[in-house]
Amino acid sequence: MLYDELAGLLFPHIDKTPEYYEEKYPARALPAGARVTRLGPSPTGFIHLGNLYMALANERLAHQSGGVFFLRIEDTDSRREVEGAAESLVASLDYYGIRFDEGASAEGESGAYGPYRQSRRAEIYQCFVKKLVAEGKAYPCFLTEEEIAAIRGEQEAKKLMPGIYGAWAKHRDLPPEEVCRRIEAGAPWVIRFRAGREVWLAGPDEAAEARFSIEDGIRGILTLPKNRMDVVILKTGGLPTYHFAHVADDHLMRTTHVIRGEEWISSLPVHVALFEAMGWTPPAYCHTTVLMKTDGGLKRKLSKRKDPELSLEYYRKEGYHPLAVREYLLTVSNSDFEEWRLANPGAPAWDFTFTTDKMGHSGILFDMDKLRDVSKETLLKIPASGLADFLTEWACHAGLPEAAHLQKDKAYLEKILDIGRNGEKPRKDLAFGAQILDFIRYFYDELFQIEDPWPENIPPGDIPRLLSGYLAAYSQADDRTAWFERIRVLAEENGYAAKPKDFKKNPERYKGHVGDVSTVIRIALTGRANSPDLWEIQQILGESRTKARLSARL
RNA sequence: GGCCCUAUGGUCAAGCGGUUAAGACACUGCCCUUUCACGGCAGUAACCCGGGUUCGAGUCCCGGUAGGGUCACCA
Repeated sequence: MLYDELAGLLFPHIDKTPEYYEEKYPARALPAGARVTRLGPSPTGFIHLGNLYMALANERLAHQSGGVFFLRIEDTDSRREVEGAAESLVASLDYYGIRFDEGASAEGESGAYGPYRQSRRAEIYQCFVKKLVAEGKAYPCFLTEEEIAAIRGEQEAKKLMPGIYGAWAKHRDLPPEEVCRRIEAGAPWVIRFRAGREVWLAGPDEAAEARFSIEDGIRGILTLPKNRMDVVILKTGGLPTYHFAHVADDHLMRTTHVIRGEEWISSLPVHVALFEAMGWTPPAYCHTTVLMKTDGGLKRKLSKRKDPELSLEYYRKEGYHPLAVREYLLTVSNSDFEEWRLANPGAPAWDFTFTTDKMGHSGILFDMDKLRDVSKETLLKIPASGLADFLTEWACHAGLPEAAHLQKDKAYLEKILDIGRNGEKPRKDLAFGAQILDFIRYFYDELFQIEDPWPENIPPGDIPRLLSGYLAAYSQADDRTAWFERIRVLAEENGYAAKPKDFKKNPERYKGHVGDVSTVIRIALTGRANSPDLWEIQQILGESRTKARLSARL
């Protein structure tokens, strides 16, 4: 039986030719140097920082070169599919400012290179697999799960490389009539790639020769063994495995750069062999490092199952600003970003030119401290109005009871968030939603409460005395200097040093110093021993609220 | 186990044959200061190990070791 007869028997319904698709999806008309990248998630519904990291790299490369960034849903395994996963992915990435130019979306899809869901591309894959079969480069295999398990068992016993290859590929050269008989009897089959004979015939000694090199955009030259495996390219249901889908799709969608996790390096030989068999040129590959975390002192790949706290949703829940997360990811993914940022403090992050060769090669440990720091810097550049909107939106999204208070008066919130942020040395204490909310809660009567104890060195009887003295002298119209002068006077009248230095010189002459007096007022006003500038706080609280809080402690 | 990737302070990292081995975060101390934060100054802390090549190796080569990845009709 001829190979093309077999192809016809296997795929009787395929009427299109490879040429048809080549014409349907022509080379893209793009400026020179433009890169076409893509994100190819499987819709499992779980999105973590690593996905964002990858998405960001792809997006930057495409958009900064005037290219195209598209979304392709890799849903060839229906068992793993989660309802609505694609939509939530698009929404999550959008939240972080990552937009696709074409491909799958919540509304369906857009673009001339679709469909962008692999489950809807079955005919396309089959057309090209049919061609491979007709050329003798692929063949139907009827091995059952049990038979494959038995083969593996035998290989393990003999300490041989496991897998279907060479003589272990029992159906690779099945007699034609047998193939025919099984197909007509309705036996389930898959299509396997026929790895080059010269490769699998090579014994262990020649194996060293069977290597090839390929340049990786991140890691430089990679030297890998040539593919020897008869990998499955088309599964029983007629859908392709990742390997074949990747090759067919990235060729037909005219992808120029494939940026993906390093876990794909080991299947690169298969992909290269497949491209070769199809007569296509492979894209430029860039294999990124995986994001790790420490676990019991060991580095470990971020895992979907074990690390729900590292899902993107976690950062949103904690209230990290999307720009902060983006900034953080940029600092860990491109080694010269931080330097650039120092030189261009005010520039938007997307002015930075991202390059694959500056991406790290080794596992990156997620660093919460660094995120927090980057976040503080980032938030400082956001005007109070934007910060107020962000905080309110976040509180609403998180379903926090405090949201109502924040919403009530935006101007008030803005003033609160702007405390100490202007001037030469602005405060940098705002890091993320949950922390900010805690930081400012005392501004709201409903949330205000005394949290810290009164200073130990102050006689309890002095507290009402100091507060009533302060209340009596209080004037909302005072400027900062006049205001503090009153506190100095109040301190002296009550036996406290007006200046800390005086107290340090002669501690026996005073009960304490002006700082202790301030602390008493601060606690009465904010409930805490630590806070930003009290005068500013009072200006924001307003006279009546300020006085009410003081009176409440008398 | 085979194959592959990786290896500089606690973390992220510069480095490309000759450097007092950058910088950022974290940490410590001091200064500023009514508290906190900010800021300033100072400081602790690193080239995985062993062989080569070389006048000279963090840098090149080989061999270990360690960590990671991968060996599916999952992606």
